[in-house]
Amino acid sequence: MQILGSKWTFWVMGELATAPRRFNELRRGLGNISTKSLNDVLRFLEQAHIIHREVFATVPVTVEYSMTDKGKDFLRVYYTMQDWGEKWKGYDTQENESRMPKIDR
Amino acid sequence: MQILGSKWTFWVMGELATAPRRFNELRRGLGNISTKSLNDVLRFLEQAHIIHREVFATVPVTVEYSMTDKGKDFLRVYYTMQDWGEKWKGYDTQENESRMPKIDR
DNA sequence: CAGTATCCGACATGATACTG
DNA sequence: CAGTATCATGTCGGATACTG
Repeated sequence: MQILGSKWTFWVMGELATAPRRFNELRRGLGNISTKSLNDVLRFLEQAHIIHREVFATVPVTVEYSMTDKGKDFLRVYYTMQDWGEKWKGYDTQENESRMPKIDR
Repeated sequence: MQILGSKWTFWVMGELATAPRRFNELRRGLGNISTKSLNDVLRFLEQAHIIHREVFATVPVTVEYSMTDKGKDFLRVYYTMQDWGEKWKGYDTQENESRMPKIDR
């Protein structure tokens, strides 16, 4: 719950699911996350050993984030959530609303 | 993400996973959730058609919360998360810490 | 490029009191 | 029993500016 408690973690995982990414790559991939928020998420995931941070001594310096084994295994959760979302997408519509059990309030 | 965004949703789902429960049953089962928070969660899950609310005209009135089909299917997510948690429990310990990849900061 | 440092406001959660 | 209504507070996240 701590992991999914923050707003961006899920999508960061999504970004890293397929390939390692660098800081600004992640930022671009995520739309409009602030550097602060991205940093917070990355630090958290790193300290939880879900992602791995590797620094390359280029100029300017390059940093790559990738999944650890624990992180890769977490993708089970990610994909299950994604699948559930797809499956029930569009279910809560006006038409379906009428077929829903009436709730007596 | 909205579903798991709130602090208690996950455990409310856990309570309802096995059987329907009444308001105060949930409260007791969850430890120390405030009536407000519990209410908020229940309203949200209901409006998302994940749980069903049923009122029984007893005295005093009784209200039962139960999983909808959508909610039951969400338990896939719940159990996957739970399984992941179990699997990696105790991994981030002092002993393992030393076997972790060194992170150059 | 990959961050750090502040500041600030919105919102989530908790505590408390009250009701049909 | 099953809530509703308020009020207080902490924190999360965004905006902005700056750095090696």
